[in-house]
Amino acid sequence: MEKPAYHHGNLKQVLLEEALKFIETDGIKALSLRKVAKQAGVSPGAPYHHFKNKDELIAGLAVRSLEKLDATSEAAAQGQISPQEKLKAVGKAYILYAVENPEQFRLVFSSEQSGSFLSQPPNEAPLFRVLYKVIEELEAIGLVSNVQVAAITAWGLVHGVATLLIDGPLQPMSTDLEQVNALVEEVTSGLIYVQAAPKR
Amino acid sequence: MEKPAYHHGNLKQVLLEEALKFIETDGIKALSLRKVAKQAGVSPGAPYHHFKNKDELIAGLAVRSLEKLDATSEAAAQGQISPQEKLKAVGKAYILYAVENPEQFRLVFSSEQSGSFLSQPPNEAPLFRVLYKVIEELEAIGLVSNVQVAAITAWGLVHGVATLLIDGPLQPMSTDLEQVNALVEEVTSGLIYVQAAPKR
DNA sequence: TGTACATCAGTGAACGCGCGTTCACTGATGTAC
DNA sequence: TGTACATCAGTGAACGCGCGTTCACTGATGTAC
Repeated sequence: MEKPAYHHGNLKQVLLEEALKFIETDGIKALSLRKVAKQAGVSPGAPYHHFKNKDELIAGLAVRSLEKLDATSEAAAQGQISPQEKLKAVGKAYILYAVENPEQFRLVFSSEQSGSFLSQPPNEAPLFRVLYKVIEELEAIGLVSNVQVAAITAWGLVHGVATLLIDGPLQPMSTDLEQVNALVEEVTSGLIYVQAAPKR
Repeated sequence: MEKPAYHHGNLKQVLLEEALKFIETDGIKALSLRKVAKQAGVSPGAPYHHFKNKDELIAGLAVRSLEKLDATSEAAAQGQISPQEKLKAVGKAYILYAVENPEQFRLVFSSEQSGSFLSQPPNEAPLFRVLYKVIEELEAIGLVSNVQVAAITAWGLVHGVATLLIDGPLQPMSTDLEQVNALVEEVTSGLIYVQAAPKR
């Protein structure tokens, strides 16, 4: 760490981690490649051996965050048996992830990136995939008629509450985890009824 | 417009309008005071007679956008008679505003700003106020038990769908207004059932 | 096991750029008498 | 109505800054024989 090490061996990972730290501390606007390089103990040119440019590093970060959020939701669903419980668990996991990692959550949905990730069919697209499967289970037991609409509605509710908590008027509440939990509990309890509705 | 006009008379408004145009074209990241000044036909120093700095101009823009969104929602509610119809109308107006003015919508909820605007009580806070009143009407006729939770749920759903449409995986759909309208129709139809749920 | 050499992943100086903001100035407008 | 003067709202040159990115370079690593 003292002398210039011409082969760091692990630099790409370190750069991604340091970049994430910056974003989480000061927001994405404050991110600069130079600062990241410096923090990693490396010269300003070094990152260019691992990323084409700044945007590519950010994109890498967004992908990682998306995967984490997706995995968290998936795990939450698998921890439950009935589809009703699964739905609730996914909703809770999603909102809590957002509250606990607001900058990562924003990153995932920052408009440069996100348009791409539902170009895939609904049972393959990250995030949507998890929810979609649960809603299909609800359909199978007659609690949902229109899977597409129900999935979008459920996702919308959960996503909206998450967003209001981190970027909106509910922000002040988001520092009080107990209060957040209570709210999330209430909202996700209602989730199942949203699905029951459009039986026309 | 040819000679230097030492008293423009209307510069503040013009600056705000030009700034908004830039944001709507290229996003907020591309906004610079110098470009705005140039577009307004004025020297780089001129804006400083009207705004303390760049952030203050942006804040001004956010306030204006918030007021427009608020007024739009309010008007939508007043166009209807039954609280059920009001709720649906507000939801539609909200989502459509977001789809039609995505950058303004983002501006309102950009995290620098928005924490502030629910420091006020719920029947005074912009946006929330409109929704809150409608939900109270629903409570009065027995369709809602917990006003607070119902209001947050309803807002969450509508806000989430709006966000998914402009920044998320539903983005591709947002260019097709007909499709958007169909979705909004479906989702806001479900809205009323969300409220009926938490009667415990 | 040793040597020649290609490739990889660093260095650090340098580039140009656009930005926010300041400042001394100036001309137009409004006000007091 | 005219004059003196304060204030207002522009100008445009200049400041320093941090940034993304490039480039010639260098030392370490991996590979072929």
